[in-house]
Amino acid sequence: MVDLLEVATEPSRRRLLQLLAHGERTVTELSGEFAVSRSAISQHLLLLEGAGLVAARKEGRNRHYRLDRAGMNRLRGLFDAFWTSELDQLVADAQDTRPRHAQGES
Amino acid sequence: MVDLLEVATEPSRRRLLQLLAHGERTVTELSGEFAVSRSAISQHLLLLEGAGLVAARKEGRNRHYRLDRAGMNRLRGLFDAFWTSELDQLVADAQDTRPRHAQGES
DNA sequence: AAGAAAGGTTAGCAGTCGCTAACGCATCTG
DNA sequence: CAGATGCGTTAGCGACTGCTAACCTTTCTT
Repeated sequence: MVDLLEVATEPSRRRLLQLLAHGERTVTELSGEFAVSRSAISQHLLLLEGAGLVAARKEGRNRHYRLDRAGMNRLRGLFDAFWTSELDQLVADAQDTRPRHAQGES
Repeated sequence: MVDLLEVATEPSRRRLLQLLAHGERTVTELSGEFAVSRSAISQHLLLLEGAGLVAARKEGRNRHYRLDRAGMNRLRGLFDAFWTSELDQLVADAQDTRPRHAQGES
Protein backbone atom coordinates (compact mmCIF):
# COMPACT_ATOMS: atom_id res chain seq x y z
CA MET A 1 0.00 0.00 0.00
CA VAL A 2 0.97 3.53 -0.64
CA ASP A 3 1.24 6.45 1.71
CA LEU A 4 -1.06 9.09 0.33
CA LEU A 5 1.00 11.93 1.71
CA GLU A 6 4.19 10.60 0.20
CA VAL A 7 2.52 10.01 -3.15
CA ALA A 8 1.22 13.56 -3.24
CA THR A 9 4.44 15.14 -2.00
CA GLU A 10 6.81 14.03 -4.72
CA PRO A 11 7.68 17.21 -6.64
CA SER A 12 6.50 16.16 -10.10
CA ARG A 13 3.28 14.74 -8.79
CA ARG A 14 2.73 17.77 -6.59
CA ARG A 15 3.01 19.92 -9.68
CA LEU A 16 0.68 17.66 -11.60
CA LEU A 17 -1.95 18.07 -8.92
CA GLN A 18 -1.56 21.81 -9.07
CA LEU A 19 -1.91 21.82 -12.85
CA LEU A 20 -5.00 19.68 -12.60
CA ALA A 21 -6.48 22.08 -10.09
CA HIS A 22 -7.12 24.38 -13.07
CA GLY A 23 -9.20 21.76 -14.80
CA GLU A 24 -8.95 18.69 -16.97
CA ARG A 25 -5.80 18.05 -18.94
CA THR A 26 -4.59 15.30 -21.24
CA VAL A 27 -1.35 13.44 -20.72
CA THR A 28 0.31 15.16 -23.66
CA GLU A 29 -0.75 18.58 -22.45
CA LEU A 30 0.60 17.86 -19.01
CA SER A 31 3.82 16.42 -20.40
CA GLY A 32 4.43 19.69 -22.19
CA GLU A 33 4.88 21.35 -18.81
CA PHE A 34 7.69 19.05 -17.76
CA ALA A 35 11.21 18.39 -18.86
CA VAL A 36 10.87 14.64 -18.51
CA SER A 37 9.36 12.20 -20.97
CA ARG A 38 5.67 11.58 -21.53
CA SER A 39 6.16 8.09 -20.20
CA ALA A 40 7.41 9.43 -16.90
CA ILE A 41 4.39 11.69 -16.58
CA SER A 42 2.09 8.85 -17.54
CA GLN A 43 3.54 6.74 -14.77
CA HIS A 44 3.09 9.53 -12.26
CA LEU A 45 -0.51 9.93 -13.33
CA LEU A 46 -1.19 6.22 -13.03
CA LEU A 47 0.26 6.29 -9.55
CA LEU A 48 -1.91 9.23 -8.60
CA GLU A 49 -4.90 7.45 -10.09
CA GLY A 50 -4.08 4.34 -8.09
CA ALA A 51 -3.96 6.45 -4.96
CA GLY A 52 -7.37 7.86 -5.79
CA LEU A 53 -6.14 11.42 -6.10
CA VAL A 54 -6.97 11.79 -9.79
CA ALA A 55 -9.38 10.16 -12.19
CA ALA A 56 -9.40 9.89 -15.97
CA ARG A 57 -12.09 10.23 -18.56
CA LYS A 58 -11.48 8.62 -21.91
CA GLU A 59 -12.56 10.55 -24.97
CA GLY A 60 -11.47 9.17 -28.29
CA ARG A 61 -7.75 8.60 -28.12
CA ASN A 62 -7.32 11.13 -25.37
CA ARG A 63 -7.42 10.56 -21.65
CA HIS A 64 -8.53 13.60 -19.72
CA TYR A 65 -7.24 13.57 -16.17
CA ARG A 66 -8.89 15.51 -13.41
CA LEU A 67 -8.55 15.73 -9.66
CA ASP A 68 -10.62 13.34 -7.62
CA ARG A 69 -12.47 15.41 -5.06
CA ALA A 70 -12.86 12.61 -2.54
CA GLY A 71 -9.22 11.65 -2.81
CA MET A 72 -8.03 15.21 -2.40
CA ASN A 73 -10.32 15.50 0.57
CA ARG A 74 -8.70 12.47 2.14
CA LEU A 75 -5.31 14.04 1.51
CA ARG A 76 -6.42 17.18 3.25
CA GLY A 77 -7.64 15.12 6.17
CA LEU A 78 -4.31 13.38 6.49
CA PHE A 79 -2.48 16.65 6.60
CA ASP A 80 -4.84 18.08 9.14
CA ALA A 81 -4.38 14.99 11.27
CA PHE A 82 -0.64 15.50 11.13
CA TRP A 83 -0.87 19.16 11.85
CA THR A 84 -2.17 18.78 15.37
CA SER A 85 -3.20 21.58 17.60
CA GLU A 86 0.19 21.45 19.28
CA LEU A 87 1.83 22.30 15.99
CA ASP A 88 -0.65 25.06 15.41
CA GLN A 89 0.28 26.55 18.73
CA LEU A 90 3.98 26.34 17.98
CA VAL A 91 3.67 28.04 14.66
CA ALA A 92 1.39 30.66 16.09
CA ASP A 93 4.09 31.44 18.63
CA ALA A 94 6.63 31.85 15.89
CA GLN A 95 4.63 34.74 14.48
CA ASP A 96 4.93 37.07 17.45
CA THR A 97 7.54 35.58 19.71
CA ARG A 98 9.97 38.35 18.92
CA PRO A 99 9.60 40.30 22.16
CA ARG A 100 9.72 37.65 24.87
CA HIS A 101 11.18 34.39 23.68
CA ALA A 102 13.94 35.42 21.37
CA GLN A 103 15.05 31.89 20.57
CA GLY A 104 18.04 32.25 18.35
CA GLU A 105 17.55 31.02 14.87
CA SER A 106 19.84 32.83 12.51
CA MET B 1 19.49 20.81 -0.67
CA VAL B 2 16.39 19.05 0.39
CA ASP B 3 12.72 19.40 -0.33
CA LEU B 4 11.19 20.40 2.97
CA LEU B 5 7.86 18.77 2.23
CA GLU B 6 9.46 15.47 1.30
CA VAL B 7 11.68 15.53 4.36
CA ALA B 8 8.71 16.11 6.63
CA THR B 9 6.45 13.60 4.91
CA GLU B 10 8.45 10.44 5.40
CA PRO B 11 6.47 8.35 7.91
CA SER B 12 9.13 8.01 10.62
CA ARG B 13 10.07 11.67 10.45
CA ARG B 14 6.42 12.69 10.39
CA ARG B 15 5.96 10.73 13.58
CA LEU B 16 9.06 12.26 15.11
CA LEU B 17 7.69 15.72 14.48
CA GLN B 18 4.43 14.77 16.11
CA LEU B 19 6.21 13.38 19.15
CA LEU B 20 8.28 16.53 19.42
CA ALA B 21 5.13 18.61 19.30
CA HIS B 22 4.58 17.51 22.90
CA GLY B 23 7.89 18.94 24.00
CA GLU B 24 11.58 18.22 24.13
CA ARG B 25 12.77 14.63 23.88
CA THR B 26 16.16 12.96 23.82
CA VAL B 27 17.23 10.61 21.08
CA THR B 28 16.95 7.58 23.33
CA GLU B 29 13.48 8.55 24.46
CA LEU B 30 12.36 9.00 20.88
CA SER B 31 13.98 5.75 19.78
CA GLY B 32 11.89 3.93 22.36
CA GLU B 33 8.81 4.81 20.34
CA PHE B 34 10.07 3.13 17.20
CA ALA B 35 10.83 -0.38 16.12
CA VAL B 36 13.99 0.63 14.30
CA SER B 37 17.44 1.20 15.77
CA ARG B 38 18.58 4.29 17.60
CA SER B 39 20.98 4.98 14.79
CA ALA B 40 18.14 5.15 12.30
CA ILE B 41 16.27 7.64 14.48
CA SER B 42 19.43 9.63 15.00
CA GLN B 43 19.88 9.92 11.26
CA HIS B 44 16.29 11.02 10.81
CA LEU B 45 16.77 13.66 13.47
CA LEU B 46 19.95 14.94 11.88
CA LEU B 47 18.12 15.21 8.57
CA LEU B 48 15.29 17.11 10.20
CA GLU B 49 17.84 19.33 11.89
CA GLY B 50 19.56 19.96 8.58
CA ALA B 51 16.23 20.97 7.12
CA GLY B 52 15.70 23.38 9.97
CA LEU B 53 12.60 21.64 11.24
CA VAL B 54 14.08 20.68 14.60
CA ALA B 55 16.87 21.96 16.81
CA ALA B 56 18.88 20.32 19.56
CA ARG B 57 20.07 21.48 22.93
CA LYS B 58 23.01 19.65 24.44
CA GLU B 59 22.89 18.93 28.14
CA GLY B 60 25.56 16.68 29.51
CA ARG B 61 25.66 13.59 27.37
CA ASN B 62 22.05 14.08 26.30
CA ARG B 63 20.79 15.91 23.27
CA HIS B 64 17.32 17.32 23.70
CA TYR B 65 15.54 17.79 20.40
CA ARG B 66 12.70 20.19 19.94
CA LEU B 67 10.70 21.55 17.04
CA ASP B 68 12.03 24.64 15.36
CA ARG B 69 9.19 27.11 15.22
CA ALA B 70 10.51 29.00 12.21
CA GLY B 71 11.14 25.81 10.28
CA MET B 72 7.73 24.41 11.03
CA ASN B 73 6.27 27.68 9.98
CA ARG B 74 8.06 27.43 6.66
CA LEU B 75 6.67 23.94 6.27
CA ARG B 76 3.18 25.23 6.87
CA GLY B 77 3.76 27.92 4.29
CA LEU B 78 4.86 25.39 1.71
CA PHE B 79 1.75 23.34 2.23
CA ASP B 80 -0.49 26.36 2.04
CA ALA B 81 1.22 27.36 -1.17
CA PHE B 82 0.51 23.94 -2.59
CA TRP B 83 -3.03 23.93 -1.39
CA THR B 84 -4.23 26.70 -3.62
CA SER B 85 -7.67 28.19 -3.61
CA GLU B 86 -8.62 25.96 -6.51
CA LEU B 87 -7.97 22.91 -4.38
CA ASP B 88 -9.93 24.45 -1.55
CA GLN B 89 -12.87 24.85 -3.87
CA LEU B 90 -12.64 21.28 -5.06
CA VAL B 91 -12.52 19.87 -1.59
CA ALA B 92 -15.40 22.07 -0.53
CA ASP B 93 -17.42 20.57 -3.36
CA ALA B 94 -16.55 17.12 -2.15
CA GLN B 95 -18.41 17.76 1.08
CA ASP B 96 -21.76 17.84 -0.74
CA THR B 97 -21.34 15.10 -3.26
CA ARG B 98 -19.58 13.01 -0.68
CA PRO B 99 -19.29 9.41 -1.85
CA ARG B 100 -20.15 6.70 0.60
CA HIS B 101 -16.68 6.29 2.01
CA ALA B 102 -15.87 9.55 3.65
CA GLN B 103 -13.86 10.37 6.70
CA GLY B 104 -11.88 13.01 8.46
CA GLU B 105 -13.88 16.03 9.32
CA SER B 106 -13.03 17.27 12.74
C1' DA C 1 -6.08 1.49 -46.16
C1' DA C 2 -1.84 3.81 -44.38
C1' DG C 3 0.20 6.70 -41.44
C1' DA C 4 0.10 9.65 -37.41
C1' DA C 5 -1.04 10.54 -32.78
C1' DA C 6 -2.39 9.39 -27.76
C1' DG C 7 -1.12 6.86 -24.21
C1' DG C 8 -0.49 2.59 -21.37
C1' DT C 9 3.21 -1.29 -20.64
C1' DT C 10 7.57 -3.26 -19.81
C1' DA C 11 12.58 -3.87 -19.00
C1' DG C 12 16.27 -2.09 -17.23
C1' DC C 13 19.34 1.23 -15.07
C1' DA C 14 21.41 4.70 -12.06
C1' DG C 15 20.59 7.03 -8.01
C1' DT C 16 18.60 7.47 -3.61
C1' DC C 17 16.65 5.83 0.84
C1' DG C 18 16.19 3.79 5.17
C1' DC C 19 18.30 0.61 7.77
C1' DT C 20 21.81 -2.03 10.55
C1' DA C 21 26.26 -2.94 12.46
C1' DA C 22 30.36 -1.47 14.19
C1' DC C 23 32.81 2.14 15.82
C1' DG C 24 34.50 6.53 18.23
C1' DC C 25 33.98 10.08 21.38
C1' DA C 26 32.22 12.40 25.11
C1' DT C 27 30.05 12.29 29.62
C1' DC C 28 28.31 10.25 33.69
C1' DT C 29 28.53 6.88 37.59
C1' DG C 30 30.32 3.48 40.87
C1' DC D 1 40.01 4.95 37.63
C1' DA D 2 36.95 1.54 34.81
C1' DG D 3 32.78 0.74 33.00
C1' DA D 4 28.35 2.22 31.33
C1' DT D 5 25.57 5.38 28.71
C1' DG D 6 24.16 8.80 25.06
C1' DC D 7 24.76 9.84 20.56
C1' DG D 8 26.93 11.08 16.16
C1' DT D 9 29.61 8.75 12.17
C1' DT D 10 30.68 5.65 8.67
C1' DA D 11 30.37 1.73 5.50
C1' DG D 12 27.66 -1.09 3.21
C1' DC D 13 23.45 -3.38 1.70
C1' DG D 14 18.86 -4.39 -0.07
C1' DA D 15 14.88 -2.14 -1.55
C1' DC D 16 12.76 1.28 -3.83
C1' DT D 17 12.24 5.39 -7.17
C1' DG D 18 12.07 8.05 -11.13
C1' DC D 19 13.53 7.87 -15.53
C1' DT D 20 14.25 6.50 -20.50
C1' DA D 21 13.74 3.62 -24.47
C1' DA D 22 11.28 0.60 -27.12
C1' DC D 23 7.04 -1.40 -27.96
C1' DC D 24 1.91 -2.22 -28.61
C1' DT D 25 -2.82 -0.98 -29.00
C1' DT D 26 -6.43 2.07 -30.05
C1' DT D 27 -8.20 5.95 -32.37
C1' DC D 28 -8.06 9.70 -35.57
C1' DT D 29 -6.86 11.68 -40.17
C1' DT D 30 -6.21 11.74 -45.06
